[in-house]
Amino acid sequence: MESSSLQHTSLDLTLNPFRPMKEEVPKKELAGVLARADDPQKESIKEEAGFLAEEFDRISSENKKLTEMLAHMRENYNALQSHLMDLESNNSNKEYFVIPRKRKAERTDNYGNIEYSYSDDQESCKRPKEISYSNAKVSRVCVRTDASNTNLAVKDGYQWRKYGQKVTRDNPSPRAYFRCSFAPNCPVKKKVQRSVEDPSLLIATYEGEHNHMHPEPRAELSLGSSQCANLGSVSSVSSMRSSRPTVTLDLIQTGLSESNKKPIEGVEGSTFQQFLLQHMASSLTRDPKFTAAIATAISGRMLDFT
DNA sequence: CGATTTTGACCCGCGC
DNA sequence: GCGCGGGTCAAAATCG
Repeated sequence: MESSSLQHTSLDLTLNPFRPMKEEVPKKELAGVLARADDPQKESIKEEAGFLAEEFDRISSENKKLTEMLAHMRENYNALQSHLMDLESNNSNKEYFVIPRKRKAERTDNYGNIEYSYSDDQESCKRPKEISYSNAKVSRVCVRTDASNTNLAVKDGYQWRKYGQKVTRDNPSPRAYFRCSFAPNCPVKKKVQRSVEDPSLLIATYEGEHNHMHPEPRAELSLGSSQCANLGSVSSVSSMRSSRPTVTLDLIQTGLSESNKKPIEGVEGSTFQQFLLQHMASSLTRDPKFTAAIATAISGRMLDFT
């Protein structure tokens, strides 16, 4: 278990959210402002100081709330990590999604989810240009996204190259075909298509295993297995549920607080939902663009304040 | 200019 | 054998 990669739940910003602001610069500045305000000719400065003090209190309480939220998230993370360890130990001897490929055996269930019931017939896989799927792992990940967004990209940290798109008979939305382009000989393929029932749900089907390390190790699903650097980790996530291997991640950009309210669908057990939520949160904090945006927003507020 | 996406054509398995 | 449908190829277009 690569637990270290999961420990980064704090925001790695240049602005330290835990800095005791009341004790440092703001207090000195306020003292200076108030001293100057003793001058009867500077009533406006006094008013301004009062306003600033009020604003400072407000920001401080906001900061306190955020700190409490982070502490709460850490607690949840620890609980989920131990839960995950239990699951890992229980499932360590099981092999998931080792499915010989036979296309016609694929069908959809009532929820638009694909149910794999491949046979052992490997004779059907004779196309010379195709990869051998005899040992290919197949997993499926459902990602919630904006229904109006026509982009079929599912960001999982790997680098994908689209090589085809097709409208299938039982689904009006097109299915996109991707190949892993990070390593030249990587056999992994990915199919992405919107769910028939829920257009806001993207269903990504992965085939095969990566023959290289994860391009962004810090962004992967670190689930502690020996395969955490490849697609097997995704399979493991999916396979934690006994009957239907579905993981749904809520990636609608309504903020983490919103995700907390309605975080994940299709996964049994609130602790597991929280685990995925935690992972998403930690992935976001590792994203340089995300942290830069947060830093910009916070520093903007700080500049307004000074 | 190299990498990626788009998209029509083609290939191949399967059912009839 | 033929047609259908899913999957792939590859040239052209687009992007950064």
